[in-house]
Amino acid sequence: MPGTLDDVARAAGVSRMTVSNAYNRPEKLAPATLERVLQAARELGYGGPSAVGRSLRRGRTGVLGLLLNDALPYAFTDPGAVAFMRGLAVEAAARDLSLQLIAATGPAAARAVADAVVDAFVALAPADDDPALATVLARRLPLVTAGAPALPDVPCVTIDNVAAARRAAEHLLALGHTRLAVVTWRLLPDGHAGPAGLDRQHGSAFGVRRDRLAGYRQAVERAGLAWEDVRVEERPGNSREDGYAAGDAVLDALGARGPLGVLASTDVLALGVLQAARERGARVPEDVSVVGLDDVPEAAASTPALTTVHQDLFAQGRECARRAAGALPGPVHRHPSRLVVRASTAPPGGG
Amino acid sequence: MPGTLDDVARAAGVSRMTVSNAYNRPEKLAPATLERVLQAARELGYGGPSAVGRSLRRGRTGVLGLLLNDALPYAFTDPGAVAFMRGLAVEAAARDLSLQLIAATGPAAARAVADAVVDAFVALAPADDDPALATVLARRLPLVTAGAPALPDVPCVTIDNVAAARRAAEHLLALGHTRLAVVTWRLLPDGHAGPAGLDRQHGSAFGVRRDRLAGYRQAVERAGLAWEDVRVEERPGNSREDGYAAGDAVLDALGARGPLGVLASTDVLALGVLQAARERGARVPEDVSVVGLDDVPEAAASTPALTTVHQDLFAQGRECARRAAGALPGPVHRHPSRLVVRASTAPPGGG
DNA sequence: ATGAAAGCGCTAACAC
DNA sequence: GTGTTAGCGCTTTCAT
Repeated sequence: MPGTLDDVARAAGVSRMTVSNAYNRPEKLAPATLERVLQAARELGYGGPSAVGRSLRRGRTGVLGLLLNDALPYAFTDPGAVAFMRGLAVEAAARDLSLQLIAATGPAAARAVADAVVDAFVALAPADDDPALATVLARRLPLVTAGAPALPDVPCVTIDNVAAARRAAEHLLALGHTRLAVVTWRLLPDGHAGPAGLDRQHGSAFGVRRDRLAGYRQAVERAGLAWEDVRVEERPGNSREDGYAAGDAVLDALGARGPLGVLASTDVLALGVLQAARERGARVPEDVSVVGLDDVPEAAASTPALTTVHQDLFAQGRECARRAAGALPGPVHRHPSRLVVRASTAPPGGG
Repeated sequence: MPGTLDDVARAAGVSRMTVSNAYNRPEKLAPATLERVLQAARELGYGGPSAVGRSLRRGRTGVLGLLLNDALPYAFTDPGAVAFMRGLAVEAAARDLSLQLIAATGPAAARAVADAVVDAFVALAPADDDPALATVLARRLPLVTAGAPALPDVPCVTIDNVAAARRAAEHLLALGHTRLAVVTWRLLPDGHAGPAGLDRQHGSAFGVRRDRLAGYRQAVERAGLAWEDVRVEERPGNSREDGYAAGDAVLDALGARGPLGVLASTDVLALGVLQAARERGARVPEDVSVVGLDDVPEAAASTPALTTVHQDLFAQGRECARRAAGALPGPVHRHPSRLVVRASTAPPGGG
């Protein structure tokens, strides 16, 4: 411990305030005094005013907090999350803020959120009932959510996930697909991997995923098909591996009986499905058509290139940071999304 | 502002300590008291103990700080940095730490570093003379650097960049290349784009890049060639675009006169060079051989797949976090690196 | 140009 | 179980 302002003050024979000023407003000090103070600090090994003391006194921290709905490393695995954080980073940098990543899930989350020394929070795709949000609100800190409106009266930046998913499904239906399967990421936090019934679909607290399922369902039912006939394959994570496993399961169950259309609720899962299809020798898009959602950079570069619904997560990150840092209220802002047809979809059988 | 412990204490007719305990050790309170306190808090809209007050009192923050040597958004652009941060995140999560990203460059950097409320710092590829490091040391906080030993007695996790670069160059030389060019990222912070002379090469404060140039040079001279004949093309950033522009410049100057070997000091730059070559119709590897350094995930997926020198930035991130969080001293730890031959290199002319 | 007073909000240690 | 004491390290305001 390098000591305190008082220690330096004593050693330099000045008041604590003078030492404080030496660091904060050196030009206000007589050059001789300044030098004496700095000299004393050097001799004591004093490292400058404590950051926490300063924050306490000033009432601000210069930090923007990002609440992650997953383990910390996941944020760096998901290209969508990376794009979003890059957007946050741009606006944080413009305001000289640092960016703090906080796991808002797991046993230590409550403490981490309660103890986070930040000026404002952005929550990325929180669950509806995420207790971290209540904590943030109780702390009276600005909060913006991204992905889905979790709480009334909390500003939210997102797309219309229902419409985006509907658009994906409509694309497959318009191509003539009637045999469909859905691949989705964790609906309930119980690690389930396998088909998800209506109970899970409706019971999910994850707004984004629930909305996407709802969108798929709308399109399916409007086309006169039965939602119950659509297998909804759930995996606990959003990784290529999860997508691969889900694709395998779906193709095991349905692939042999003719062309299949797969609705993957994220591009990352879709990329895994593509790989599963490829490795078992199914032709994409002739035997298996796959449509993703998000349009992450990898989607355009995959083989075949992934048909998907585009959203701009970078722009959403920027807006979240701007609104959180400015404590700008305002309602849900839905960014646009649009279908991007590439090579992973075609009429059933390639016809 | 939601008020303080004292406000709640007054309202509940108890002492401040009791309110504190209601939040920190509820089991130690008589249920009736607890309820009365919580009720008072609710009525006052008290949001729980202040995070800053707590940090001040406790003397710890639960945060690991990452010092970035660039603007904040860059960290999310560079796949190497992302892998490194993922490693940090794994170990941070294991210790219930949050991860704070701090721009240690630019006008506001000094304040940001001095005011960062963290328990320890990791600095990613800092410049030798980075003033942020001195600040950290003055604050007596644990510090680990990654990428290059910047300061004596500061633990450092890295690879032997000289050896790694030498290996890349030796590969090209062994294939028979005698016409070589180097593409490197910012050597001096002046935005220069173009050929870099020996002055810039030696004057660079960026250890990683200087070491890599030194490694290339060693191999070249050991092969009996003159380093002066090797064009060193510098770009201010480490992006595909920078690599593209550098590749273009190099090919403009040297490409027409026969097969060329390009030493790109990062994979990201190499990927840009590959694209530049492709777009001007040069055949890779026949007309232009390209070798990168880092082995980011994209390197294996490019067309043609990139020959490069592998290092495990994820593992280095983990070790940095472990050592910073544990305040583990110890000297420079050099992780291994190894040449990975893929399809972007061949003997000159493809022979 | 320098200093004194007055907290910012909290908790460890120890009484009661 | 609950309260008292004694700070954690700093800066704003106002005086001198």
